[in-house]
Amino acid sequence: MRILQLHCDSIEFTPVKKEIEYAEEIEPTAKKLEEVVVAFIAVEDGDNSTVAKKAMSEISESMKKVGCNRLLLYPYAHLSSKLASPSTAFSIFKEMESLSKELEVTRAPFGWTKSFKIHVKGHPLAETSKTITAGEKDEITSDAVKAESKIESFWYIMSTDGKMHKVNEFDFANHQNLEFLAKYEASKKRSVDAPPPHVKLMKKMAIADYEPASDSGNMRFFPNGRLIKSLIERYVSDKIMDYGGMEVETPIMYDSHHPSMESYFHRFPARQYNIDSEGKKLFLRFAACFGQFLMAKDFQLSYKNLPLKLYELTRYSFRKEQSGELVGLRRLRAFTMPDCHAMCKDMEQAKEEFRKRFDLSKEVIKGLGIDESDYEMAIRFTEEFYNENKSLIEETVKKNGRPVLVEMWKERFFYFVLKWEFNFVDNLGKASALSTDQIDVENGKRYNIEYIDENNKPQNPIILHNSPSGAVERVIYALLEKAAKDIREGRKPQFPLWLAPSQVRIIPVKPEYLQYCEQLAEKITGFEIRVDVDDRNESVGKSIRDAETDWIPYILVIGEKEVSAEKFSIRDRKSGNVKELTIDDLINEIKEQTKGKPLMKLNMDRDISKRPQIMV
RNA sequence: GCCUCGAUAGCUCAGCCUGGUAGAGCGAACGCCUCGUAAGCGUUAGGCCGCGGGAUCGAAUCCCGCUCGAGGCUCCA
Repeated sequence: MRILQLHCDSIEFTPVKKEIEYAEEIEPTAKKLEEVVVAFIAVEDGDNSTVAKKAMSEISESMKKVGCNRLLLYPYAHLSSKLASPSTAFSIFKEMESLSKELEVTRAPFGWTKSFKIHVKGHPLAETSKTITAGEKDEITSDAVKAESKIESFWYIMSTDGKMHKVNEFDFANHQNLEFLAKYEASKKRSVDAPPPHVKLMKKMAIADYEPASDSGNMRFFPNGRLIKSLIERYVSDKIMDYGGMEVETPIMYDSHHPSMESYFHRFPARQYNIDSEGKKLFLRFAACFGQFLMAKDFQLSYKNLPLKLYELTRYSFRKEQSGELVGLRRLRAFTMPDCHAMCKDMEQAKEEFRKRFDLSKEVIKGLGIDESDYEMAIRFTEEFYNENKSLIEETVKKNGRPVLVEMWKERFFYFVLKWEFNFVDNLGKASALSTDQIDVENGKRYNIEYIDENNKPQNPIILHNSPSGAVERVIYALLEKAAKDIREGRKPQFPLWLAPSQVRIIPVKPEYLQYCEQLAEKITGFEIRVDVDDRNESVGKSIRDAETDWIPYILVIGEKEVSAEKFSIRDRKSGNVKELTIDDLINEIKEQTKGKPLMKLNMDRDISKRPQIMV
């Protein structure tokens, strides 16, 4: 049971509306009490009569100290995240009400939304909180949970000239998505009434689906989805390796009782999957940090080796997000995360690296087909870091080219002093982070990562945590949400050409041209272009339609004319035109548009009659 | 955790209010058509109406419970 106890001059509350089935039957009239102790109470799972008695005796004892005899029991759910069932809670409230003979006890109605006006006295004992359990072991609340509730954020918008504006004074006229982001982050307004449109598309395009036999948020990827994922993974990995990242692979599960993990969890409790195995308490990683830090600890490092960049594509990272937060590909419990850490010798080097990685992230996001207008940047830092590094922050915001949402903390609570993200804003105005980088001043020590400096002294590095793309699944979500927007606004949806599961479809007018189509497909395949053939004996109209609904970028219809001529009529999805090109022109055009992007083979049979129908 | 909604053919859904032989489109199989840039035609197969109970002569339909799923909310306590 959680109790927040306030000694008040007065409280006035009004039941507004019944909120749950168990709401008690009362006349919803306002009630005012003066000179009263108000106990806001959340009854938790496992609470019983003993707890009720204990709570009442503790409350009455403390009321004696402040010399007050009037008590209001006020049901208040927000104090706990593991509430008892309403029926249990209600009966415990009634029990508590009846327990005390000396006190004048009033109870606020249970199950109602209530408005209230409260005036709390200012003396030292006026405000206290208690956690009461049936006995045995009291719940261990980590420092982090306590601290997190105290953390206070100050929100601003920084314009590209480095000026900070209060959020409510900023003119969002040309920055609607930034306004969405600011509202989403700074306020608690997150309610929408429809599922995001990418969910339907991810099924319809046979990319991914829920797997009921697994846990929620663990998706299955069909051939199309697997291909798109592979391409994105390859692209991001290549970019990070160009930047200097060394790719490694580390375990997906770790011992919760390893000292570094214990220290980490104590400070940053997370929702992780736990597995008991042979007496060990293992957990599934929610980031690549663990494996990479433990690896870096075992390296012998000199300052000459820094910055040291380790990279891993985690397939998967696991986070046991609350079931209600999981939606399509936006937020998953198992996700694929490119994660690149850089161990830097000091803040100067960290800042230099930070700049490079910002540029890398911008480039990667662009390469993935996400435009500047699709995302908004947020940057977060401690006040101290801001005062000492104004120019770095202002320069970064300037590079972004558009105003940025700022969150500033008075004190450092997290392990980082600076963090930024690009937030994709979807069709419902919901924001989710893609690229991100952080400057971490704490984990070098926690994981005993050391390098030897110029003076032969061991030092802990500053660590940057960068994902240039964000979770790969989330990138697909962003692309699908963009496609949904195109559909809504009357444009043809499409994937970037390099990600299209099939880039070219060849359709014979009659079966007698099928063999020619196959030869042509063979030739195009030789240039590492994904091409397939509609070998079904369907009408041309039907085949075109099916190719269009598959978002195929180029459609070739082959008949008598083509078999004997050089030029082909090619339906180009992007321009919407049918144009006359030779096959070499087409190949050149595709190669030009997919330059610098990874190449992969078709992930389904070339003949579409051989493919299973994926009906989901 | 809590709330809401949902579960009928492989898929999307109708039927439920007002109880009386299980419906459509797509997809699949088979056949006809041999076709020039977004759906050619026909035939056939395919159902424990999520599970369990109740009331009823009779339940996909009404009542109760459960399971699973989706979405939303951490608002409610």
